[in-house]
Amino acid sequence: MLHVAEAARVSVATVSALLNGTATVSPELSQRIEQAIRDIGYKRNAIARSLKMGTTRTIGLTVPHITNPFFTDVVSVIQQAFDRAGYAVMLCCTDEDLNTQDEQIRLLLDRMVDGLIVARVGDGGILKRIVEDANVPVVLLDRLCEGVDTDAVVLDNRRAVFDAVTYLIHLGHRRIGYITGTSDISPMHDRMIGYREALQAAGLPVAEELVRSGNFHEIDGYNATMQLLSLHDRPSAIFSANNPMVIGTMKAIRDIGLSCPEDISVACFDDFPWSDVFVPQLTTVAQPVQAIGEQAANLLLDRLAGNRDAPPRKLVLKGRLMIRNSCRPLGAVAQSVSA
Amino acid sequence: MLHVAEAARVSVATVSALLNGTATVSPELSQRIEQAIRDIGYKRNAIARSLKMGTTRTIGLTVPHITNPFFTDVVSVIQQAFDRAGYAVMLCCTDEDLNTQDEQIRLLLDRMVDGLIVARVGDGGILKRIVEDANVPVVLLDRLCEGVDTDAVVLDNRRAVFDAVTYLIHLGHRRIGYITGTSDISPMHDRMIGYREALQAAGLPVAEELVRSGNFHEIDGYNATMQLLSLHDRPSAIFSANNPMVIGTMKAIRDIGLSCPEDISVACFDDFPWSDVFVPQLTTVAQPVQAIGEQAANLLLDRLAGNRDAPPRKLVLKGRLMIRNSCRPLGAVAQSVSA
DNA sequence: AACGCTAATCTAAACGTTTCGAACGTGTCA
DNA sequence: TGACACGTTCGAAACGTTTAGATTAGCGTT
Repeated sequence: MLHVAEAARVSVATVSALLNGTATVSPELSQRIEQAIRDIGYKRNAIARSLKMGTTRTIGLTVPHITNPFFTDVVSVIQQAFDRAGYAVMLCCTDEDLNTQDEQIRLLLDRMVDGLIVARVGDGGILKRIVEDANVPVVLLDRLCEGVDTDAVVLDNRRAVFDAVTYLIHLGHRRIGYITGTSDISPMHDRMIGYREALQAAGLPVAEELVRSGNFHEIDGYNATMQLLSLHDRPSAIFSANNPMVIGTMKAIRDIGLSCPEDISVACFDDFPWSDVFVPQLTTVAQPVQAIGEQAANLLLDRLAGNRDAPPRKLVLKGRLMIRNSCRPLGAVAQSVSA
Repeated sequence: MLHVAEAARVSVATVSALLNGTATVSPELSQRIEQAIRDIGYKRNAIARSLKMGTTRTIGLTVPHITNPFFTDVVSVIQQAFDRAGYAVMLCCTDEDLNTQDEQIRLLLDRMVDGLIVARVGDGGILKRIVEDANVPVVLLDRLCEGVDTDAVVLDNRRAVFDAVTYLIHLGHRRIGYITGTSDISPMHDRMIGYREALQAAGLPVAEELVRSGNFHEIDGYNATMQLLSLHDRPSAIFSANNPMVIGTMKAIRDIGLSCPEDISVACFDDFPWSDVFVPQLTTVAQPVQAIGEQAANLLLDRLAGNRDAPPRKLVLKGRLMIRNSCRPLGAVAQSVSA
């Protein structure tokens, strides 16, 4: 900017004024300055600007795993939304590890991000203090956090699973296996409640041996399913509360020599592009990823626009059961081997 | 830092020296300073640091679509690698649009990223100048760029498709449909060459009506497949050079009332977590995503570590044909309806 | 006792912006 | 004619660091 100012024979203040439109500058000087900018190929240094202004027009986004298709989609939507608003987004993957998350949040804060969108992991960790300090606005994504009172957008997980399990019950299933991730995060907790409530509402017992939990990975789903299928009175249906884990479920079913839906019905959380392409077409609970991403972005953008004092807003969106053909009716005569 | 210095009754220079270990500071002062840091809850401002140092420990990463599973995986690997090295990564999605890409690169450069990893789009656009200016190191990912001479890691696309198509030919297929993305990016171009060469090597004609191109999206794959399947002499196999488009291919096959692999064989580029879970298990060309991501990260980290003058390095990795059961042998008696 | 050496600390100038208030010229009004 | 307001431009301080070079203190030598 100094060079531009010299070349245009004006002060840096004038260049700045022109660039930001913060003061009127005469057509004459404007032209000289613009010419100089072109000649020199000047680009304003956003770092210096950030230092002075105290704002970076950058936000931080952390998710557990970007390869989880739910997060892939949501990240994509959020990225687009902030891109439109002229913000950059720094992406971090916490790998479901609290220490990693804390470190990454610190890293983001060091870099003075203007805001944070967090699909948190473990208990809140450092998050709690950050929200309390209220220096940078935080919106919680997908997962609420006890003791962290801030904007959030989540799914009505309890209801979504309640509906899905009720659907299985209506098909005639009585023993429904349930595979969950570690229950220390709110969605897993709420989904489990939905499962229990659906069984109870139908007057069915909640058999603890039908509930297995794992650590969100394919292999965990595989192991959990193996256990369920080797039960002496094995379930006729399995609901997987987590998308990556259902891959393991399907592989276990195949490896054990069974097939879906003939021998066992399967449904899971989170829709994905392939879910209706192959056989069986998987029945899933689809989250409104577009809406979730946009709402999260909007909540944060609103805070960034200056609306700091409004009380925390919590948005609860509804899932949608995508009924396909991985669950078959039970009880009547066995269905034909249609596949 | 000023407050810390005051509280510890030392100068800011000493605080800085301690924090960076750039000079020895006595145990006495060290302790006072550390105490003050704890008391105040001081965090070093990375922006100010960046301004002074001219480095942000942040890199920019642009990909066309993060929802394309290939890019999802690669982004994930790259993110992890830079995280380990203490770098933050700013992620941008260019949506296969050159203007968007140029804008985002400008945005990243404004923010003084230390380096750039780009899965480029269109012709190089602004990229060319940036590489020539050589202020910030650039590594090309997945896609080379004419006239942009810089580090790159790509797949041997020609060979990968050559192998895949040759496999189809060995199965007895003679009319093999080919669906490609727009051919202005190197992988699409090279893959097409691989297709043609495989046909030629087998003494088969290259029938132009069997080649369809689209814009990388599911719907384009759907339309292309519809066209191929309505040919009077329709292909017995289809190879899709792009992953998202093969979803459209499978849906088109289903919608038209055919089934895979009984009526038509399908193979495609890029493996994904679901490819061997359902029926049919899709035969794919798997890219070594882990290696691609790591190599790209390493190339850039090496430049960032100061190795600026080495000539551009171009890494070419090999794909791997994952043979499953979406392609059936032809010519002999029709296979049983096994699915 | 004076000197030089070393180690520890400090002063002050950058880095590239923004912005406040002052300065300047010009035209208007009493 | 002088005072004043207005529109433009500028000087300089500030943002929070790093760092070169100056300063100081301590200590062994001669």
